[in-house]
Order: sequence, then structure tokens, then C-alpha cells
Amino acid sequence: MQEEKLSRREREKLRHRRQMLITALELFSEKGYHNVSMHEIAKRAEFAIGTLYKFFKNKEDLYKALMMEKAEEHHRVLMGVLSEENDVLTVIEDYIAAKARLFADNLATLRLYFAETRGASFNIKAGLDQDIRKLYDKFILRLASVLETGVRRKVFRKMDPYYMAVGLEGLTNAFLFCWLEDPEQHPYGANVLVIRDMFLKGVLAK
Amino acid sequence: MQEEKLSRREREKLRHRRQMLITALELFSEKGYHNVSMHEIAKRAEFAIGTLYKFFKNKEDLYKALMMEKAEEHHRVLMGVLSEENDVLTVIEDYIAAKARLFADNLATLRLYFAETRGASFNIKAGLDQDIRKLYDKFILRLASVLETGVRRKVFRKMDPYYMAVGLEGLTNAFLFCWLEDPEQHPYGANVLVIRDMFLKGVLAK
Amino acid sequence: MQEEKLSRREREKLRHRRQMLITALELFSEKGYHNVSMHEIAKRAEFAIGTLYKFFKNKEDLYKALMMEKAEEHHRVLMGVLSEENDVLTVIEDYIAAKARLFADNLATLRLYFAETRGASFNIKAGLDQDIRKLYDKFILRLASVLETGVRRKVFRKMDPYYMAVGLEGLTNAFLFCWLEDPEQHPYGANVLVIRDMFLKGVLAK
Amino acid sequence: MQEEKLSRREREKLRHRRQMLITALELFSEKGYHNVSMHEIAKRAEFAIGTLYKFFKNKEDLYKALMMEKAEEHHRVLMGVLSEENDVLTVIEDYIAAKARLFADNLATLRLYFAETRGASFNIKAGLDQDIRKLYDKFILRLASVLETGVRRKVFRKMDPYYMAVGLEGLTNAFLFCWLEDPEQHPYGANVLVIRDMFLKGVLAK
DNA sequence: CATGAATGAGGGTTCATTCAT
DNA sequence: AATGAATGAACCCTCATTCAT
Repeated sequence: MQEEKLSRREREKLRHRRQMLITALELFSEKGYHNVSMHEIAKRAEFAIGTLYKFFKNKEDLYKALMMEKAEEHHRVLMGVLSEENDVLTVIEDYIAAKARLFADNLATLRLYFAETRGASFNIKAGLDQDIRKLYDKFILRLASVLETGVRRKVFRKMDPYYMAVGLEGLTNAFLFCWLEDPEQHPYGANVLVIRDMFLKGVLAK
Repeated sequence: MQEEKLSRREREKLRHRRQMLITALELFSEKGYHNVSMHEIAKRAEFAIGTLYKFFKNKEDLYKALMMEKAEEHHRVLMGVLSEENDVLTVIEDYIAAKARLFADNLATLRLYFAETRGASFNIKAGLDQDIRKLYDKFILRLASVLETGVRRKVFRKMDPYYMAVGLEGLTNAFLFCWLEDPEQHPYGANVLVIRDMFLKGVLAK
Repeated sequence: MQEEKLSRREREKLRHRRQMLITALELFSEKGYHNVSMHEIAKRAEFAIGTLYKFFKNKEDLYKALMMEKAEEHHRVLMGVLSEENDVLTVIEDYIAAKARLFADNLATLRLYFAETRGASFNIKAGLDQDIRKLYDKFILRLASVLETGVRRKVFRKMDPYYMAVGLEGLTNAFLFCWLEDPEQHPYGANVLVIRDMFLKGVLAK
Repeated sequence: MQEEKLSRREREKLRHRRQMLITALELFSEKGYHNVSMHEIAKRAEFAIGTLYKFFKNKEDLYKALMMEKAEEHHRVLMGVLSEENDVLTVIEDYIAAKARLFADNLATLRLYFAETRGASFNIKAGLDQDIRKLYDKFILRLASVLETGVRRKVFRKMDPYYMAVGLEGLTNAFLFCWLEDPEQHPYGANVLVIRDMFLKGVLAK
């Protein structure tokens, strides 16, 4: 898309940047942010250390770039699903499926993100987490608005749609982590069904 | 219990140990495991660095001790609640309340745990996480067995009680984090009610 | 000898001191002076660290005491042999045998001494080495005086007896180390014979 | 030989390495391996500590490199002398002279080696000492083979040439240390003559 | 006298970052 | 633009020594 208008030089640069980010992700998720050195990244990516610093002004910057790129991708995908014109229940189901796919494809990134950013771990939080939070808040509001439609159409009970969204997130996260940690014992299909069921019908007998 | 029979010397030692753990927790949750130095901990706790190392053979050991102690406390509290002889719904409600209290009292530890241990962050995971996982697995099974009772008594629908437990965990976590991050906007009472409602009745209109 | 006039208290003290020295020697020769800590010595000797410091004012002092004790013992034994009233050749033979026995019995100490003291290793040299040197010089002079008798009696060629002593020392050391490093390949008997032969007759054919 | 084809960069690197080794030797022989810190070496050599670690992966490695380099040099020189085509007695004399020169030029290294490596001092022994031993064993065998020639040509008595070599080593070491410790009292010339004399003719009157 | 908890200087080592080439 | 040698602050940890009990 954007690349087509770039000179060869610039296309190369972008390729290099991408290579560095991919390598960094690999290493970070193998060993954790603090246990990977810039030299290690440079070496594995087959660049000189100086070149790495031409692209990212320091280690934190590299980490942020990595996370933001992934966050934006996730955001794009999920917002896409939530924007499709379908009946609410189908949208929710599609959303769960899409989220599951993202989880499976980006296990490394997710683990890294939870490991490094969610705590008061370090000041990256200040910058990075906020940006990602902003995206996530936007997304939750979008999800809430979808659910609100459902409420308006009487598909759902009269509830605060924001809280419904929070609840849905909690359920999907719990089951998807469950699945990812032990896919054999907790197969994808079963999990998805239970998420839908619990979300829609709760657990009461009646 | 045990403390009463200790000599003054040993009671002092225990106090010192406790002080070090408290200080370490403070610092770790302010800045993250990797951004806190042993010197820093020693200084803030007002001990010499050597003294710190007399109590914990290295930094990782200190961290593990910290986490295990907290995990065991949580475990004890929650298992206690789940063991009370009450009708299932009351137990669940008590459990949510107890968990909320633990969250509120131990926000720092929780953040630290999620930030440092859950990812592939470092090899502490190998030892520590397993021990904590074992506790957590035990707990989930206990919760499932409570829920199973509910199923047997026809309070709940016929579902896999393990998945019910997973779902309940997901919901409570989501709402409690929500509450802790912005207690004014998402007050405790509202959250607890929504957890109970969503868990029990789901979101469907009927 | 001296001990009989000491009170029980003082005899105990001496026994403790001896125990500490023995333990220290064990550890030093297992691992080298710098790789053994005072705590380690105290623990293995079953004393508190403070008690160790009551007996030796610091680590260097302990080391010096150890070495001086051994040096004096060696000195006593070898000087004894050199003082016996026998013909020169017998004295020399006895001396070689006695030295061999000392080597064998004190391999650990010797290794330690060569390892730690002979180089400009550390300032122990200043104090300790000088004292030991003094003993050794005395001994060499005694050996020279025995050899001088041999010269006077025309048993030996007309040579500087001091240099004869140096030469004898060189030969015995070389062969005894040889023996100690690989007793099977270079058995004691063979070595002693060769020392005597080379010292007395040299290597020329005629 | 190899150096001439190196780039300026690489020649500089080699010079730096050499400078570090020289400085390390200076310090080690002034104070002993364990009493010299890497910081001290770096400072005296006028490099940053990190640079030192670029060249030697740790302190032990630096020490080993130092010793091996010297050992190889000695080996080369002495083997060279022993390989010259001369009558046996001349070769022996040349050998003594060459060894004396090496002793004089490398007093620091020798002292260090005897002080740090020969004892059970530390585990460098494991790796380093073995390598040096191998060189030394090769050398002793070479010396023995020279002496064997002497035996075959009836220059020497019928003796085990290996033991002759050991004896020669013992004598040279004793007298050369003697000379180095007090060159005024025990001048070079006198020592060399006595070595030769004692080795060849022994001390008996006849 | 004996004890052992406490001390803190100092050691080995790593690694993010810079800058001359 | 790319390189990689050089930097040095900062880290984790050890251990000789002291001193209150």
C-alpha cells in the first residue's frame, strides 16, 4: 500500500526495520525484555549494533515500537470484525473467533506484553501503556456500542453495555488463556462454546 | 503460634526478615523486579547489603520468597471461604467479596506477579510459577467442586463445573481490575452486582 | 612437654588452637588460601567465627601461624638428622630419606607453601617468608657445614660446600616432586638411588 | 609473519591486547593473582573495564592467556637450543645459558607461575596447568633424548636419560633461583660453572 | 570467653550507548 | 549509511572483620 511509492532505498530501510523488530520479538519472548541485550538483537538480526541504534534511539524505543505495531494490528482486526453489518449475536461470535485467532497467532507478543508492561514494571508504562490503553479503551467502547445495539433490539437484558463488554472480555480472556496453556485438555471448540453459553445464559438452572 | 516459643533473638530475626520482604515488595512494585537493585532494597530497609544476603541467598530467592508468602496467604483465605458450610450462592458471594478484599489489599503484589512472573520473563518462572500454579490449580478444583454441588442441587444448569470456575475467575478478574484501576468510575458495589448477575443470569433478554 | 604445666583451661585452649590450624590446613590445601573463607574454617572446625578471631587476629595471621609451625617442625627434623654423628655419606643418605618422608607426610603444606608464598603473591611474604627463609638459610648452612666436613675428609672434591648444598637441594627437590606427582612411574627407591648417584658421581662416563 | 597482512584496525587490536597482557603481568607479579582486580588492570593499562572484557572473557581467561603465551615462548626457545646440531656437551651448555637468560628475562612470570599455578591454588590448574605440563613433558623428553645420544656416544655413564634430565632440571633451577635472588653473592658465571661441574662430575673426590 | 548477626568495602562482570572511521 | 571498538555506570554478590549479647 504505502510501500509502492517509496524508493528502493526506503523500501530496503523498511525491510531492515521490520527484520529488527521481528528478531527483537523473537528474543524478547524467548527470554524476557531484561534478559536480552541490544548486542544480541543486532547479532541475530545480522546488523551492526550501531545500525540498530540508527533505527531505534534506545532499547525502550525499540520495545515500544514493537508493542505499538502489534497493538495496532490487533486493533485493526478486531475493530474490523465489530464493524460488520450482521445481527448482534453473529458479530459477537465472529469477535470471539477473531480474538482466538489473534491469541493463537501472537502468543509470544501477548505474553511479553503481560509480562513487561502490565505491572508498574518500568517507565515504559508511562508512554507505551497509555497509547495502548487508548486503543483498548476505544475498542471497549466500540464493543459496548455493539452490545448496546443488542440491548436496544431486546436481544440482551437491560444492562450497562460497558459492563457487558468488560464481562465478555473477562470471559474470553480466561478461556482463551486456558486453551493456550493446554490446548489438548481444553480444546478450542469447547472453550468457544462455553464462552458463548456463559455469556449469554449465565449459569443458573432457570 | 510458632512465634511464641522463639527466643528474643529469633523473634528479632523474623522481624528483620519481614521488614526486608515488605521493603522489597514496595520497591519491586514501584519499579519492577529488574529495575530494583539489592543495594536499593538494603538501603531502604535500613540494613547493610550483606545482611540482606544473609536472609536471602540471592535476588531471585528474595523474589520467590515474597511471592510464595503472598500466594500462600491468598490461598489460605480463599480456601477458607470456599470451605464454609453455606448454600452455594452465599459461598459464591462471599468468595467474590473475599477476593475483592485481597485484590484491594494486595494490588502491588498482584501487579508485580502479573508483570514479572506470568510472561516468559525469566527463569524464576520455572521454580516459582510452578509452585504458585500448583496452589492455584488446587484452588480452582476446590471452586469447581463447590460449583458442582450447585449443579447437583440443581441451583445451576448442567455444565462442566471446571469451566464454570474458569468463567467465574475471568469475570471477577475483569471487574476487579476495572474497579482497582478507577474506583470512582467503577465503584465496588456496582461491580460486585454485575459479576454476580452476569455469572448467574448471562446477558440474554430471556 | 610444655603442656604438663598448663591448667586444664590452657590445655583446652591449645587443643582448640591446634584444631583450628589443622582444619585451616585441610581447607587451604583443598582449595587454596584465597578460596577459603574464615567462616568456612570456623564452621568445619566447629567454632563460632568470633572464636576463630579470638585465636588469630586475622586471616593472614592464621596462615602465618600455620606455616611457621610446619616450618619449625621440618627444621627440627632435618637439623636433627644433620647433627647425628656418622660418616658424611651416611648422613647425606639419612638426610635424603628424612626429607622424602617429610615431603610425603606434608604434601599438602608444601603445595600450599609453594602456591601461596613463593611468588610475590602477597605481603605475607614480607613477614612470613622472611622468617621461614631465616630457618631455611640456617638449615642450608648446616648442610653446607656437613658437606664441608666431607671435603675436609677428602670424601668430596674441593668445592664450595654452600654450592654443594644448593646442588643437593636442587636434586632432591626435583626427584622428590617427580616421585610425589607419579609414585608408580617413579618409585621412591629408584629416585633415592639416582639422587645419590648423580650427586656423588655426576653423569660423565669416566 | 601473520601481522604484516593485518589491517591497521587489527594491528591496533593486537597492540591493545599485548598492552593489556603486559600490564596484567606487571600487576599480577607485583601483588599476586588474587590481589589484583580487573579494574586495576584496566586502569593501569589505560583502558575501560569493558574493553578489557572484550579481549578476555574473564579474569581466569586473562591469566591463562598470559601464562600460555609465555610458556610457548619458553618452549620455543629451549626446544630450539636442544635441536642444534652440536656435540652433546655444547648443547647442554647452550641450554643452561639459554635457560638462564629466560629466567633473567621472565623472573616476574616465573614467580607468578610458581605462586599461582603449581599449588592446588585454584581451578585454573585444571585447564592451564595441564596445557603447560604437556609442553613441559615434551620438553623433558626432548632433553632426555639429547642426553640419550650422549649415553650412546659414551659421553655419559649408562643411566636412564629421563632421570638425567630431571636431575639437570633440578640443578639448573636451584642455582638459577639462587642467582636471581642474590646476583651479587652468587654471580651468574660461578653458578653456571658449578651446575656444569656438579652435573658432569658429581661431588666425589675421585 | 564464646557467639553469630551485622557490616560495607570491594570484587567480577554486563550491557546500553557513543562515535571515529 | 553502516560499522563495531570503546566506554563506564551499575549490577549482583562475597567475605574479612567487628561488637553487642
